[in-house]
Amino acid sequence: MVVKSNGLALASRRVLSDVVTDDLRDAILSHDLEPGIRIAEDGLAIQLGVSRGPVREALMRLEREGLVTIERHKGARVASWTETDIEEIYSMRSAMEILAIEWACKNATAADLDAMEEILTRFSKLTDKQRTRKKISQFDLEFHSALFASAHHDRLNRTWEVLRSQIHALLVYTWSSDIKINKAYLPAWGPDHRKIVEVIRTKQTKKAKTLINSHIEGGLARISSHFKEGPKDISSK
Amino acid sequence: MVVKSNGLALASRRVLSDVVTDDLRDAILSHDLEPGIRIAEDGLAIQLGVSRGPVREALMRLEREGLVTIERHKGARVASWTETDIEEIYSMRSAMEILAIEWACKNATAADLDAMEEILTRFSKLTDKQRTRKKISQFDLEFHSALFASAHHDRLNRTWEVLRSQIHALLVYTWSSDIKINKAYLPAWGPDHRKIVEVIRTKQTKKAKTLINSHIEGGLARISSHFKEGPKDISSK
DNA sequence: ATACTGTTGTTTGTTAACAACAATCCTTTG
DNA sequence: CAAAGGATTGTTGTTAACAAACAACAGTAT
Repeated sequence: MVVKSNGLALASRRVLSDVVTDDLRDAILSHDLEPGIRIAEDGLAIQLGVSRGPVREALMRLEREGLVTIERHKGARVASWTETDIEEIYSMRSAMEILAIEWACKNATAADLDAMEEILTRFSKLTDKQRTRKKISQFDLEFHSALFASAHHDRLNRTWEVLRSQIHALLVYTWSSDIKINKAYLPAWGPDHRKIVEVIRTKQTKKAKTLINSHIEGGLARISSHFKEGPKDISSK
Repeated sequence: MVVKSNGLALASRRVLSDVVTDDLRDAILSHDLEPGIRIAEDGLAIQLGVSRGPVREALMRLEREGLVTIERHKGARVASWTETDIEEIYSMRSAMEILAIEWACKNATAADLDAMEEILTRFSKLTDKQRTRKKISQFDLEFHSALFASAHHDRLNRTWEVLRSQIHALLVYTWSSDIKINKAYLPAWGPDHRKIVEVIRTKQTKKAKTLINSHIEGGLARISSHFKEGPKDISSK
């Protein structure tokens, strides 16, 4: 099959395996493909109208992101989540964010700080109705991505990309369970993050580290409480 | 080309892309392929007597390990190292090892502790002549791998695998420069690591964290001093 | 009924050929 | 002579067909 520009021209040289990767990631994160479900290379290839090559590559990349698991000669499955995964992911996240804010205090440029502020500004303009769980999570991930970017630490950012996908997947999972969100958390979102920008700007490294640590701990507590009331493992087999 | 069992039967189901990955990794870590050098898929494929598929897969895996860099439509190069890379790698390592020892204090089994001890015992039996820089580094990586394993934290271990490869590559690079090793470090290797096992056994988490931190800092200082006297970047283009 | 074995079907692993892209060199033109 | 442009060459991206591994099942012997 020839690459067809479906409607809009592809701006950058996006290669087929990129498209498949993004499509598949979206499908997983939007919960179109449920955790535990089997993904056959050929099936997906036919469905997307491409050959198995790019699909194979996409699956490998998503395995690295932790969104799918691959077993030799047995194929790929959408990753499923247990409480252990939450502990692992959040302990990694905590360590990574501390490192990130440390480097951000040293390396953040004015543009980096502006980028973070801009996200907060956009959030502040949302009406209460617009502040859905999903929306908040999106802003949250976006903000923290900006934080990691401001650290200017390539390897750290690559690790964050992986974590980000997994955290996203976890959040999607908690959305699907209809436990009501902790209302006390909503109004604090803006101020909490604004404080973080502030300590980075003033380069209070020590304070920054403790601040981000408790920030992440709070996130863990929230997601963890949601999770414990749901099933332990969403994969059937 | 058909898979030929070269001499001995392959114990586990090793697939062709695994073989290529390992071969290529060895070639890079043994400095057969120098940093910055170009790797063409076809060339390597012909050289190894396989098709481009497995080679492509191997390159992708090694990119994730940080041993090669891939640019779209431009192919792969063996990664080259600068002082920035050292800072990045060691700051990551520090954060990861602290997390590892924290989890090890909680999760290490008797078998885990034995495994670490066993490595130290093997090292103690080496004669002074055998304690080359290369040998010491191998033992060091092995010990720290055992430490990470004892944390029983899958994601942490996957991150360590990546770091391990990169540290290995860095060490190889410092070996190739003929700066003489810090003699004071040699006799301390055994006792230093034994202390680490001890704090894990006695679950002194707090003490363990500070201990491992200074341990890694020491490693950074050593490698860093070696590096600064050599060229900043080993890649020519 | 149960354990074993051969068979069949499905899926992944591998290959070789084709298409698209990037870099280089050479030609053409100002 | 320099710069723009176009063919050329080498490399990566993609495809489709083939080979090998696994899983499920049926049939047979005990």
